[in-house]
Amino acid sequence: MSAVKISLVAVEGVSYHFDRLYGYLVPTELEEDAQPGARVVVPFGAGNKSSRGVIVSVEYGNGSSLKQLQSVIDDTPLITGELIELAIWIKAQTFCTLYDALRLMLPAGLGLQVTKQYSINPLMPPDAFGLLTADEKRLCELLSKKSLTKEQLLDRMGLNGGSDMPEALAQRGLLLTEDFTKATYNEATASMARLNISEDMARGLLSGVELTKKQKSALKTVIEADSATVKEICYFSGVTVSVINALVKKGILELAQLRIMRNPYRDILSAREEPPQLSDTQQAAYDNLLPLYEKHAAAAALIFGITGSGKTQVFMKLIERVRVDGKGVIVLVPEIALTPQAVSRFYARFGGDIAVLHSGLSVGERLDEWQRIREGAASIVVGTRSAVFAPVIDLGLIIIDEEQEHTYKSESSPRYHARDIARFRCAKGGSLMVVASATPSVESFYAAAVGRYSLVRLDERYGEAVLPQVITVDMKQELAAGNDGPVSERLKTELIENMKRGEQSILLLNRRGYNTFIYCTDCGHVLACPNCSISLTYHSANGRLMCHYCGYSSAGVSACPACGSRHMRYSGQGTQKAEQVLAELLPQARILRMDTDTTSSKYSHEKILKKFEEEKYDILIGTQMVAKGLDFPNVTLVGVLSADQSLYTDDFRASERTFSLLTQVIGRSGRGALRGRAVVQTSTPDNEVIRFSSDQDYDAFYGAEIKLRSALLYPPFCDLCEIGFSSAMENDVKMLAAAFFARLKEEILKVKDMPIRLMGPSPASVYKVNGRYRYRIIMKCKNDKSVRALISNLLTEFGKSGKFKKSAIFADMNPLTVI
DNA sequence: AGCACGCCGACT
DNA sequence: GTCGGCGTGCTC
Repeated sequence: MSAVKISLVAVEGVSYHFDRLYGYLVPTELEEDAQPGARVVVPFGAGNKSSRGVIVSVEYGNGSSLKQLQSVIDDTPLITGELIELAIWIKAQTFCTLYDALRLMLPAGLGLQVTKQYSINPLMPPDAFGLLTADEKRLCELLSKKSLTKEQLLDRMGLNGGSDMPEALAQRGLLLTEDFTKATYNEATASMARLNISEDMARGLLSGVELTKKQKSALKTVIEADSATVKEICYFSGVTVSVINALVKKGILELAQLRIMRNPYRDILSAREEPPQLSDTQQAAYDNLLPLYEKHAAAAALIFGITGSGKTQVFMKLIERVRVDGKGVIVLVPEIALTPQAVSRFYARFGGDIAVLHSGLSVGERLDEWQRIREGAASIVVGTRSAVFAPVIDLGLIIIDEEQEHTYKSESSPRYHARDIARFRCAKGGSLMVVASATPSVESFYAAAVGRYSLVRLDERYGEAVLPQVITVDMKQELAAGNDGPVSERLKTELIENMKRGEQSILLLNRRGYNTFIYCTDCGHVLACPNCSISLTYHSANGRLMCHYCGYSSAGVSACPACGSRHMRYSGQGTQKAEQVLAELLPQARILRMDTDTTSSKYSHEKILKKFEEEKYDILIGTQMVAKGLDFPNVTLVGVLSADQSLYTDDFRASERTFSLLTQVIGRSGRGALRGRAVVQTSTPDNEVIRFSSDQDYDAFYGAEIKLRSALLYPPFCDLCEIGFSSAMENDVKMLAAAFFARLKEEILKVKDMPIRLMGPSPASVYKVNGRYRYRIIMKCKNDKSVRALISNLLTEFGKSGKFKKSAIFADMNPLTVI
């Protein structure tokens, strides 16, 4: 018997514990297209459900017991061999399914939907029709003209989605089913809601009895807003989408899809910029990087460049050099919205050779960019985390800017870090990885210190700018002096001073909302989210209490829900409250607030910054987004309202994060010709992290931190693996975590000399989120093959055992934040 | 996550 | 005898 072609396929939708390659026979008519990297549709499982998959490899052999490929979607494979290899590595590293890893290599939104269509079975026995009910006869009549999907059928029959009549008839052999694959258009749009009736009629409904309380509340918001996105309406009226859907069904509202995406950087295409002359320091940095690139072997470098040192110019010169060889480049930035200036500069320098990849593009645009990269029409990719998978031809260089940013680590499966992916691709391709930051992650700086990365320092500010003068204010003394507000006397004085001079100020308060803590002064009851173990935050913009974890909201209360007392105390200050206090303190100041509540629609972020840049405002107050990457020469004062809050958490990275945030925001001050000041408010002025960031002294910070990490055994001196458990049943998750822990311990003891320390199992720092209870185990280990195999085997074991079917387990190697 | 297979009770 | 309950195990 001759050998037949067999494709080995990674199938979508399989759980981790039975994820492997499945072999499928390739029918002769598909033989040409069935190549590794092509997407396919295969029958899977006992029900032969049509499932998507990707061919990982092909072989020839005896495939008599195999099922057949249903169809091949791409006539040229979408995923190259290099990226297939990467996907296999990601599965091993992050404990995801192979298909989930492969999906990273495809542009988002390149979807495909498999739908079932029903048609009349022409071989239906002639007497069968007479036995049907009236409804069933009507259904067959509908199908006599053309085949329909279940949804279309039930809709035309006026039945609800729960009916299984089509399936039942198919089972009895009266109907045939056929699977259809069609491309999906999950075009990224914002759903806008507007009135479908006259405003007068709508107002009438508000006082009538036809609508429920929630529907009235949502309708009122729409009337007032004229038109708003569904998301905004939900925020302001405190309802969920279902209420809006109900109003749509009643014909009161209508929804319109508004395409919000565009590429705002294209406009700059015409304004090409000539490369500026590098400063001596920049040139020296370039001279250090060049030989690393030119040896065309895997290499890694850390550019440690203080804010304002002009790293970007060094990148661009290096990119120019790489292009001479006809090689490709990937530049990663933490968040496109935060770096519009940098992206514009890349466009200005390299024009149409740039492709931009980020979530703000429409599906069509993203596909176009992806196609241009694959064909080699664009050889320089600028993008966020997922751009590290771009199908760049002959990759020569990957740059990761602000490499310490947490956005480079995926928080959902596959839980990869872009830096690890970059390192893998560079190692395989013999290319150079450059990570850069003013406040590098401790891991990267350590890698440079021990020589795994080449260290390139850029520690001179470009131009004349000098470091700001930092004033630390002790908020304990401030309180003792009778000031319990968010703004100290000193900061107030400085703000007034700045306004007099016509200069601008930025204030950082890393907490959204108005009051962050509401409790009863009689019984001590704290208002908490019913779904999460998190206290509710009062938002003045909509007068509601909101949960920042799950989006739950309820109306503000004046009486305690526990004891009925009317002595509720609203305390804890967020950005909304600080904005109001400032307005009272400095009535003549023009204040702008920026946080996720004011930037919920795309690009409003840019609009806010533009407004501020044009100097229509004196003070910009906001959460950490005011600290990142922006360059306003007229800002000469930065205020940190509470430097402590990110410092005292139980995360071992708290110091690192705080140092980075404080250093960045302080660095916003005095970027132009004017000398800057920074006021840092803290109740622990002696804390060394606050001192180091006030001095903008990374080396001192690193020196102290690396000693701690070594003494307490934390990364980079070990790897940390978090194993998380969640379930809606509190008891289940407790048992599961304990059982897993016991098995883990047992397995570790079996192996000689496995250096592992286990911590836990313990409740997650936020115990309940979205109605699910969470536990965790932390392993200090070495991320090697045997440890990964151990974890993988246990995940499989517990997945199979069915005992904890309603609970979920995940493993996260080196998480940036521990749950 | 589905879906079939299989082993036990209630009912025709 | 047979229908259907859901525990168990498999998915090319």
